[in-house]
Amino acid sequence: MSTRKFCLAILSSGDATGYEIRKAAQEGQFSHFIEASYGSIYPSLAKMEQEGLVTWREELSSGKPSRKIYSITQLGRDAFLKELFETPVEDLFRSPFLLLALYCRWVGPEFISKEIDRRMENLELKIADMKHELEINEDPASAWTLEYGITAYSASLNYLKMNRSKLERIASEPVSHAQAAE
Amino acid sequence: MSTRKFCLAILSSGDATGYEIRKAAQEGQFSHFIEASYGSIYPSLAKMEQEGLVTWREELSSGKPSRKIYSITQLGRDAFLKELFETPVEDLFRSPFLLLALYCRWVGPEFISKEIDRRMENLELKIADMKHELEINEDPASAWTLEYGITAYSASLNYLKMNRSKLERIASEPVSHAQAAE
DNA sequence: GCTCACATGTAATAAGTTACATGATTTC
DNA sequence: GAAATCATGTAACTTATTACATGTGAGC
Repeated sequence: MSTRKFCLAILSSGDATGYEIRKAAQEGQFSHFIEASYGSIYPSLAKMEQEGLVTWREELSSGKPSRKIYSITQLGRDAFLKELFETPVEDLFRSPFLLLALYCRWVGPEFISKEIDRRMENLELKIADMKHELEINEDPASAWTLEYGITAYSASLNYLKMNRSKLERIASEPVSHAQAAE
Repeated sequence: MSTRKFCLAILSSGDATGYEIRKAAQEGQFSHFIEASYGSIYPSLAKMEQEGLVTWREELSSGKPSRKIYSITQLGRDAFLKELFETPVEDLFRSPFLLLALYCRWVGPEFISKEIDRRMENLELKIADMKHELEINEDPASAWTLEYGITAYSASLNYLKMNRSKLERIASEPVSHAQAAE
C-alpha cells in the first residue's frame, strides 16, 4: 500500500511516467524515507488505472522509447487525501547495522571498523544530498522535511564519530562462554 | 530473511520460546530497530528446525500452556555468523510521517498539529524506554546501541519541538492550483 | 565499441501482515 | 466476572524483491 500512496503523492504534484516515479524514489527528496522499485511501481500504476485513480496517454517521440505519461484523476486525488488523513502507520526503522553493533564481539574489531566506515560514508552522502536539495528547492514543506532529515542523520553521524572507538574496543573483547549463554 | 536473522540472534544468547522472541521484538532493546510478529516468527522457527539450525524441547508445566523451548545448534551459530559477516543491507527508514509533512497543505494545520503531537509522544516514549533499558542493562554493546538510538531520536524530537510551528504555518497556507500542478 | 540513461514491463519467488482459532491462568 | 498475560499456531492475502526480457540514442 505504500508504493501506491507514494505514486499518488508524486502524481498529485504533476504528471509522470513510471520511470520518473521510480527515479523520484531513488534520487529525490523522497529517496530518504521511501522505498519503491520498478517491480512495485509498474504493477501499482496498472492496478490504479483499473480502479480509475489514474489515467495515461502515450507520448511517441522519435528515437526515444515511447512513454506512458500518467495523470491522477479526481478519484485518485480523493484516494490520496484519504490515505493522508488516515492515521499514518508508525515510522519504520530497521537497522541491520545496529544488530551487527549488538553482536560486534562475534565479528571482531576489523570488520566492525569497516562497517562503521561504510555507515558513516553513507550518512555523509545522504546529508550532502539533502543539503544540495535544500539549496535548489523552493517548496517550504520540502525544506522543512529535508531539515528534519539533516538533523536526524547529522546526530547519528556525530554519534558514530565520537563513539566508534568505544564500539571497536568492545568488539575486541573475546566472547566468553558465559556471555554466549547469558 | 530478517526475521530469521533476528531469531538466530536471540537464540545465540540463550534459549527462548517463539512467544519470548516476539516479546523481544516488541518490547526490548531490539524493538527499536526490528520488526517481527507471530506470523513471521513461528513459521521461521519451524523452517529453521527443518534445516537443523535450531532444535526444541517441550516444557510441560502444570497450569500454564506447554512451551516449546528453542535452542540454537552449531549449524545455527554458523549461519548467524555468516549473516553477520555478509555486508548488511542498508538501514531502512520509511516515514509516512514525513510524507504527510511534505503534503501538509493538503490536510491543514489542525491535522498536522495532531500528528506532530502523536509523533512527539511516540519519540518521548521510545527515548524513555531506551533510557530505562540503559539503566538495567549490563552489556556494553547494548549500551552503545541504546545510546545511538537515544541520540538519533532526541535529535528528531528536538527538531520537532523547535520547528513544529513552522510546519503548522506552512500547512495553513491554501493550496493553489499552480502548486498542485507544479 | 562500450557504457549510461531512457523506458516498459513480467514472472517467479519470498516475505510479511492480519485475522482467525484455541485455551488456561493470573490479576484486578 | 472481566481483562490481561501466557502460549501456539494456521490460512488467506497482500506486497515487494529479484531477475529476466528488450530496445534506442547519446556521449566518450
